[in-house]
Amino acid sequence: MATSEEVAKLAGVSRATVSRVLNGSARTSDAVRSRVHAAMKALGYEPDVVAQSLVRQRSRALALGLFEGSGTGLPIAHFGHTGTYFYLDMLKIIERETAELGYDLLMPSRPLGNSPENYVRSLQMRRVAGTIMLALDQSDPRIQALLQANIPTVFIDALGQGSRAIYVKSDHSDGARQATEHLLALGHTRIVFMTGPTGDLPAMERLLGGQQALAKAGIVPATGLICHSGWNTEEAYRAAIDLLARCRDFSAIVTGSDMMAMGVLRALYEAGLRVPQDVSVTGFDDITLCEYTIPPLTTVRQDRVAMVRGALQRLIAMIEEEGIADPIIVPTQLVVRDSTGPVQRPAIFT
Amino acid sequence: MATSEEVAKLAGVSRATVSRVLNGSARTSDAVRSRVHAAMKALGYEPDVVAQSLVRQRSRALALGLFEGSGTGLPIAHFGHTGTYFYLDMLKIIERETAELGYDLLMPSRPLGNSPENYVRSLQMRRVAGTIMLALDQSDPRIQALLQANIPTVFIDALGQGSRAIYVKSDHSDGARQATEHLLALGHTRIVFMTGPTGDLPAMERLLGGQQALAKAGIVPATGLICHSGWNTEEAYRAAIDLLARCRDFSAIVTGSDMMAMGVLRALYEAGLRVPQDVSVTGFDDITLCEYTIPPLTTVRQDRVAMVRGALQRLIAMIEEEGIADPIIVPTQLVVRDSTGPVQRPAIFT
DNA sequence: CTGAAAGCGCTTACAG
DNA sequence: CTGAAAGCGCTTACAG
Repeated sequence: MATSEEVAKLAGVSRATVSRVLNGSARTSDAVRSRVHAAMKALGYEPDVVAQSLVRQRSRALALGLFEGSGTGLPIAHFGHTGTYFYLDMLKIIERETAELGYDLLMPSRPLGNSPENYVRSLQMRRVAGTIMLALDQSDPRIQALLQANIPTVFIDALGQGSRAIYVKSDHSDGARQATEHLLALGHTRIVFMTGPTGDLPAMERLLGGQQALAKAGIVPATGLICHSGWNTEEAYRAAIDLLARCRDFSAIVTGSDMMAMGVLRALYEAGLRVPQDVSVTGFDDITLCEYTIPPLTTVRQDRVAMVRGALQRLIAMIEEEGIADPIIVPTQLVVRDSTGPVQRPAIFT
Repeated sequence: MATSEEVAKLAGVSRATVSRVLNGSARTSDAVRSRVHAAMKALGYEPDVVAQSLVRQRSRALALGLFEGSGTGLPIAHFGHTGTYFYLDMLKIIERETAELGYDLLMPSRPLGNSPENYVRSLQMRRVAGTIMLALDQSDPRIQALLQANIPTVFIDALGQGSRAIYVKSDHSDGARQATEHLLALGHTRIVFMTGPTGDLPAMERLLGGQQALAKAGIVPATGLICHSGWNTEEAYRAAIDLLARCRDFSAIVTGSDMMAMGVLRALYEAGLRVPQDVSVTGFDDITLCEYTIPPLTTVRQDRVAMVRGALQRLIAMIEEEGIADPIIVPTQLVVRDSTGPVQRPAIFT
């Protein structure tokens, strides 16, 4: 593994010049430049990323964090729980786009003591250029710590703004509004809302969007038709079982996510209810699986690529100190498949 | 952000001593040690990870790679394609376990020129301590490059052994054997094998395991009953459609993965065939979703935690130069749910 | 047990 | 345009 010193020697120049050629930071004569390039190629030279990070006091890496109520703070720690398959899609895009921008993605090992301060310090000590937070729980104390720490940070699906922090999110409430209006147009009036944990921004906004659509249609939102669940399939399945035991006076269920909808679909199936003939169901996210559920799921698409690109653009701008821009609210769009249909009877169960 | 220099000054010792106390590398007097600790606490000192990596010529980070036939080499790049939800589970566990061991997880940005040599060099220049390769395509040239490069490497689900490389994998063929014998015990004899890309080790081994079980039962494996598909739901769905158009003389389908099974389930549903009354279906992996498919899926469980722990144990041993151990073959286990049942008629379709 | 010194591989003012 | 020198924040022989 050749060093810049060896390149310099071979090219007959100083290490400073090698560095300049490498970084194109300063004007160098054509002759010198090509000599250096030749030497680099001959030696198979590649700069030592660690040394660069040390002297520049900044690495070319972005830290990735995923917050969950659980507070483990471990990025992917909860992804197995089906609740977060959507964020997997996000992760995939984040990985691709950051690589394209020439940044590494770093998932730091958690330091001793899980305090927000320690979290921030560990990021600082790794000299990360910036941080991407796929945040769920709005009350996570690390959000505040990050805001104050002045590390360039972009939050996805959580609110957070500071001198070096901004957020990006989907237009959740509009998406839920679209789904609800779609059902209203099909004649549904008794609509259940199965919401994710309302401490999470997306859950709260989706719930509100749906309720507003109802209100706009002159329907008094019935609290009895709101039921709570975790984000994952398991909990939604159980919530649906409970719901069916408690009340059957509805013809549609708006769920907080596709994975939740899958649990609902299964509970309905077990109860002998047909979708959409007996009950219409909508999801949220539009994960790939939606096309293969039985029946294929009507849902709200989130534009993951736009979210990630927007987030990264904002983040890089903050890193490069080009100043802070506005938050980004990415539009959402209803995708109609086969899990929704016209209401058959005003109230099918009684 | 305090440096070791400031800690040294406050404690009235040299930086060398601070370093010794920090790393517990050498004997220090109790008095000095507690003075240094006090100073560190007072200053909120945390060592600069980058500087440590430079001087030690090694960082405390593990690179993560996921190979795919596509050759992009980007870790999570293909995860959105439903084929790899299983590896998401793996990723989650890897993240947790590496964090517990005090290692960061690094997904390096791809360097200019996608050659295997460049890939290896980029890992070297990042001074990663080791590399975890969630590898699918056995023919990926980077496997060879890694083998020669002498970077401690553990392959998961791909073969690779060298002076500093080893592999860990599930007992795929035994899992497929269990699934097939389960079907044989239920009276099935006309069994379709829908395999993933046979260039991938898991696909090949699973296919072979199933065929061997058949042979052992005295059934001549019919090549007409083998059909090929990609790992994901979409391709399996299409493969199943094709299969049904071509041949209906079977009573069970052994698929290469749970996500594939979901596509098959859907194709069967559309064709008006009931599972398991008309056709039995098995998956492989046992992802969480298996409990919520319609019907819940009989599958083969892979012990992800054992795989990851084993892989990490081997990797750390190579990093610490404790020598190389044997590969690990993790046992698999059949999980019977509702997608398999007794054959109704010897050959239900004719 | 502890300190002074050298060094990890780079970059960046400062001169020229 | 280019080089000599200092320095990023640590660790580790080498003495004592």
